[in-house]
Amino acid sequence: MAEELNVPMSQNFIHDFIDEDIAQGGQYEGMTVHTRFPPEPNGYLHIGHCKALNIDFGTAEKYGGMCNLRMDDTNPTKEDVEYVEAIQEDIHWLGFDWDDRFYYASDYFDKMYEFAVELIKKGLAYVCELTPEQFKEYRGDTSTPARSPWRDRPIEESLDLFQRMKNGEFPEGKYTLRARIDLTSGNFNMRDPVIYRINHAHHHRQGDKWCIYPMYDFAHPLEDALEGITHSLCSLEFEDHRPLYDWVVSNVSIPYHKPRQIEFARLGIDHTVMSKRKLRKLVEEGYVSGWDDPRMPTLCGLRRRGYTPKAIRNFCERIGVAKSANTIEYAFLEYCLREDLNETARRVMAVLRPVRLTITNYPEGQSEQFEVENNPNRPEDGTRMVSFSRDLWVEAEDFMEVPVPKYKRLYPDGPECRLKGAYLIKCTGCVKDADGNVTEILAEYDPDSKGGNPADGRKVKGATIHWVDAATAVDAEIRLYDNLFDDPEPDAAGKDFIQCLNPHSLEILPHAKVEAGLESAKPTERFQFLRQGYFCPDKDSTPEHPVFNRAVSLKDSFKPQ
RNA sequence: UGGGGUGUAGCCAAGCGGUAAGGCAAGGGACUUUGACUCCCUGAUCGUUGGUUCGACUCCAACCACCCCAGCCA
Repeated sequence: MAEELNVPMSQNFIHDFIDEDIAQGGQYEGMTVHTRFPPEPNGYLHIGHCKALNIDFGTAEKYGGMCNLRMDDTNPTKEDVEYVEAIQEDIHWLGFDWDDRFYYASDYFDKMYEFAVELIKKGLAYVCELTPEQFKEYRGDTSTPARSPWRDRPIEESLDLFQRMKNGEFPEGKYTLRARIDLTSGNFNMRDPVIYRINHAHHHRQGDKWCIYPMYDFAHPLEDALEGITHSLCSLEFEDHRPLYDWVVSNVSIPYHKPRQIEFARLGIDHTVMSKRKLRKLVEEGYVSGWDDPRMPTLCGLRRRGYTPKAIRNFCERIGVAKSANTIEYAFLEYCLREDLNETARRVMAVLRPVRLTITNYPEGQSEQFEVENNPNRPEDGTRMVSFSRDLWVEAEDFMEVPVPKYKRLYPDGPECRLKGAYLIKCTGCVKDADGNVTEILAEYDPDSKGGNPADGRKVKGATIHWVDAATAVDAEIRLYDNLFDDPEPDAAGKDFIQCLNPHSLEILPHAKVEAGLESAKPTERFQFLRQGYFCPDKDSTPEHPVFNRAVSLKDSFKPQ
């Protein structure tokens, strides 16, 4: 459920506008700031929505106001209940809460119908019977005004036709209801826009009650006004719609003053597919395992990959709110995650690409336990016991038969290294198979360095290495996820975006070795495999076959030279 | 060549006439039982050109670039 994340919102240009509104009084006199988050339930929420969520809920909170959650379900052919449930779950996961202010645009259909009738009666709307093709042709262009042969249809006639449209007497496309505004406007949204269309579709919530549905431009301002929204925050592409938004609220007898629409730039992240249409294609055509595939930028995908609500929220807050188009580097999202995980994730040893390490001077058959802290940054997280013996697993990359410059891990006659929490060792050589592959690393330990502390207090030149006792290690599968999408401009290359998907977005390491105990880790737990990155158990992990997904790798792995 | 927007370092982003905040990335250094973390140090004259002013990123003009809009989608 909603956890307390405490991510305060800093001042941005939207707040400047609101401050002005409050200072001027007028229609906002005595009002508390009221916003709304209005997703269309036709897909899952992705990180781009989180920016909007943060702005909508964050702004309301900053002003001690409220934010409604509203399903903008005015187009039945694209929407489904599966999505409304998933949307609510994801928002709660992020820690935002709408209390009892959960609404459906479709619940206002009766009222919207009445408002439409009112417009007709005022001579501000009329039933048009242009075919879609004619409609397009009559719309005009930048230098030609639109033509609308039906805009002077008698009010009584429009009233009658509109009612019959509602009654289902006509096929789709036969008639539309249009607002009578301005056929010469440079803003095409004002050239007598369609505000109601016939659609004989089953609505996920209203069933077959309606066969005419209001268009976004007519419905949205009414929804906002009806709910008492003071500030309707949306993305930049609706700037052109604002005049129409204002026209609707001011020409209808709505028992409320006008909500104000303010637009901001939507979020863009490099190498990340953010289009709902494309994400749906990936899911529906089976390119990913589902909306929650860890490679997806969806909230459920990020969650499964190991992202935390706090990291995502911090990210959304820090990128700022402005009107200029922006593309945030993915590295910034990862920074926000590392920051949170570094504080909260349990440290645990694991090797992703295991190679045997034998401590040749350690007695065969002997074993001992060492106490290791769970998180050096948080002593209160306690310690755990890890077993140690002559035969261990270490990371393949922690050994180089011929070291590159500045390499300070294991290599024959190399520097003394520390096995984290156990002993100091020196590499003495390795064993190779017929093909020349290293199958075993050999080393000798210093018995007087228990816990990794040399008796004489000497400095250790080599690095600290993570390891797992071969006798107690648990076999696990590690999945390394990379960005799903890798081409910033697929269309320019003349390729379908599917052809641009990063083929290396998923790498499975089936033979990893992890510390005993991790096989029962829960999907809500997050670990840092020392120097390997941050991991989270997958939802289909079992005690017999633990599976871990990587949230993000650590910043600096060793770079030779 | 219509309408609506935007242009400050590689990426975000403050600035609201008084002489360019901050974060990420990058590079250098210190520290370290994670080559992580942490800690230091390093970068811009503000799309261009004119103008107003003692003084402009901030005001004015022109120009340039990029984004959005011609669904009976949202």
